[in-house]
Amino acid sequence: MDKRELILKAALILFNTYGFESTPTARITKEAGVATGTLFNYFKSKEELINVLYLTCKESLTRHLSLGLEQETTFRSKLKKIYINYIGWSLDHTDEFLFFQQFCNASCIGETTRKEGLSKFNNIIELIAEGIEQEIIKNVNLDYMSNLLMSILNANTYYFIDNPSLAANDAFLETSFSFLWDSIKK
Amino acid sequence: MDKRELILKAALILFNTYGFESTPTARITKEAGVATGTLFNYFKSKEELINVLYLTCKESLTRHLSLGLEQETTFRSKLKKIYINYIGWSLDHTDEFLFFQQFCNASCIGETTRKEGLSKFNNIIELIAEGIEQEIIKNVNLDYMSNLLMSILNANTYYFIDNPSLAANDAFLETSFSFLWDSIKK
DNA sequence: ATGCAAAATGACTAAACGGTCAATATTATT
DNA sequence: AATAATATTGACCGTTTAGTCATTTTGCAT
Repeated sequence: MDKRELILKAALILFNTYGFESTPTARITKEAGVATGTLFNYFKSKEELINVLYLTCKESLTRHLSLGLEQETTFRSKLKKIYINYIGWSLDHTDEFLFFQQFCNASCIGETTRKEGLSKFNNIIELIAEGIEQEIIKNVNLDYMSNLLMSILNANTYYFIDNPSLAANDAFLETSFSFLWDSIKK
Repeated sequence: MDKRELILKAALILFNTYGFESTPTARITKEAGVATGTLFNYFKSKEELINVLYLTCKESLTRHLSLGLEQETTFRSKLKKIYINYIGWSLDHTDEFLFFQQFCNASCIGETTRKEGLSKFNNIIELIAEGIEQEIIKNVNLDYMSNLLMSILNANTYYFIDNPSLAANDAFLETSFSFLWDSIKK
């Protein structure tokens, strides 16, 4: 297997478990089964490594979020599709989801990386803006609405990760979505 | 001023800004204006320092949450009182609130400390349980409901911290509370 | 087989860290 | 004023860290 991939995979799990500063590069390379120097052949520094990891995760997530979105017709069904996609991706990529939660606001992630990551959510922000304009959801500041949505979404996702069997339960999926929808609908 | 207090105060801000691992004890003592050894006279280790900080913050918060709660009669008004108290405390103790958000799940906080901290929320959890029993709010798992509530509460609090002038606006306070209430009410 | 470029290695280094402790300063007691 | 008790200090130490680089191994073209 590609040694770069092995390093990224080991780093993902170790960063999740011990945090960025408490994970020595020597530990990462040991876990990946490569020499200490190899990490620095592929990444300029430990910081570059975690930034690459961050963007890789975010790309994987955003790619999945829009899947099948064009088939939905109403605002609610579009939002629910994104909701289902988000939870589905998180269950399939638990380590990536948890990494993301832990490091999305960490100072080891550079400002450039963070901005690049945020831009990938633009189409979803636009959808929310439409919902406000069409008076389907409450009329508040777009930033406020986005952050609130993400908070509820993440809270629900954590619950599905702790109880993965529930994800196959359409009734509970709808119930959990109702917490989000009832909160924002007009 | 008490040197112990100076150390706690400096640590709070530095941990917020740079994180636990990226804040050398030497930096804390320098900022506090005391010698490096002084920190270890008051705290056995850097870890004990952050655990004390955690419990201090949590105590201050929970003391304020129940203020005036006995005067409220309905479930909704009780919850709103807690809501207002939480946001009020967070605005008055922004550093403590942010510290809390960053470190409530961090591994540097010991299991004992975390459990001690959680127990302080017991009366609020009980209130939520009553709301479920009395069929005022949706009937779901108590843990799920608690986590969801905290998520919405924190999302709203962040917004008030970014826009402190809104906290004096009763209409917006009610609007923001409606995001929480509409989400959970039956 | 041979030569060669690219990839991988791990012993090594300079810097930074948490924590110690003997010495010093401050405060309280008589 | 003398003494004892307590609080404070910062030079110092052993350990750990990210990152380097001369050397070795690998894979491929001829």
